[in-house]
Amino acid sequence: MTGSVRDDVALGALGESLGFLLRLSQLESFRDFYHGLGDLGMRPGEFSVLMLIAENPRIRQGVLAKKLMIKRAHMTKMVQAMEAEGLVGRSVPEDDKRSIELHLTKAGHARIAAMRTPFEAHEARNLTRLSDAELAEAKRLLKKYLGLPE
Amino acid sequence: MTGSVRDDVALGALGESLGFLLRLSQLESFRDFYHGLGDLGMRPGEFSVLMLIAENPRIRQGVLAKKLMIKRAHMTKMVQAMEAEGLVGRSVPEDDKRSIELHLTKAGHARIAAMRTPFEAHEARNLTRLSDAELAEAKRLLKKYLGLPE
DNA sequence: GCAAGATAGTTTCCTAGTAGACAAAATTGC
DNA sequence: GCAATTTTGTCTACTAGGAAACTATCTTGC
Repeated sequence: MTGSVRDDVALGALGESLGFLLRLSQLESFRDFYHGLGDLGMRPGEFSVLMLIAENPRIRQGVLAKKLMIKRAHMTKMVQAMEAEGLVGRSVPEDDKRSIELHLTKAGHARIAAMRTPFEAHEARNLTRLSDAELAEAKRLLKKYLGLPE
Repeated sequence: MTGSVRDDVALGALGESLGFLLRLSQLESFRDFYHGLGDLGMRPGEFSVLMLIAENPRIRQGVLAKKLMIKRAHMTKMVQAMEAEGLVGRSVPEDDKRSIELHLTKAGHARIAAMRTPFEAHEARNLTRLSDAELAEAKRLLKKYLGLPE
């Protein structure tokens, strides 16, 4: 994708490996995320945590971790950090004393709002690599791969 | 994808984010890799290093790192470990005393051979989630996204 | 009702991977 | 030809994320 050095390297069977292609694509996508939103001091994983809490007020920490494929231990650390930063509030639900429910604070909502435009720009930049139809199809296929509803 | 807990969580805008879907898919794919090949004591990244060296004998370490989107520092560590393990040999090319060329040892080739069947099984398991045509299309789209030749 | 089993979050330790700095060697620009 | 700049691999310090162990709480099976 840049320069001729890369084009001289034969991928062999790896070039036909979905896992490999997914890995490279993910790295590429995250690189673009950091490029466009890195100044806002938030990593992709943290952003997805905030977004999901916003979309699902009072979601339980473990449920969130599972949905985002983040390990519980790490989710604890992330949430604690975001609580300390004032973005997230935590509470213990009455019906399950083991759990933690999460909600966004005003600052959390403001953070998300601040990231909206750069995030959309990040997403739009996908169209420099794929057409509108191809992008839609890629998303559809990935959702199917993941077993997510359309 | 398992249980009803996950289905109750709304993804919102994230569900339409290519980067997010790529991330989850990559995690999923790697999980399957570890499930099928974890016993062989090799991680996806290491496997891809060995494969690419096999496919490109005498490839330079930095070229390899760039192709696999692995940072130079980490590539050094990985290659040193594999050299210590007897899988990879290193040499300094005559025309560039700064560089390191890599080649597979007999043991390296044997390692790859031992991983062939489980790797192919790992790839084949993609067909439990996508059809033949969908899998081919997904790969095509990812390659296009990455700017790789077909 | 109660013990056994499972779950939820936490803490600590560990690892995979990165950033930054550096020296040696190659390349570039004049 | 030569100084300035860039490249290549290495090492060290750091970080993002996971594994394992643990406690408190809930659920299940009898």
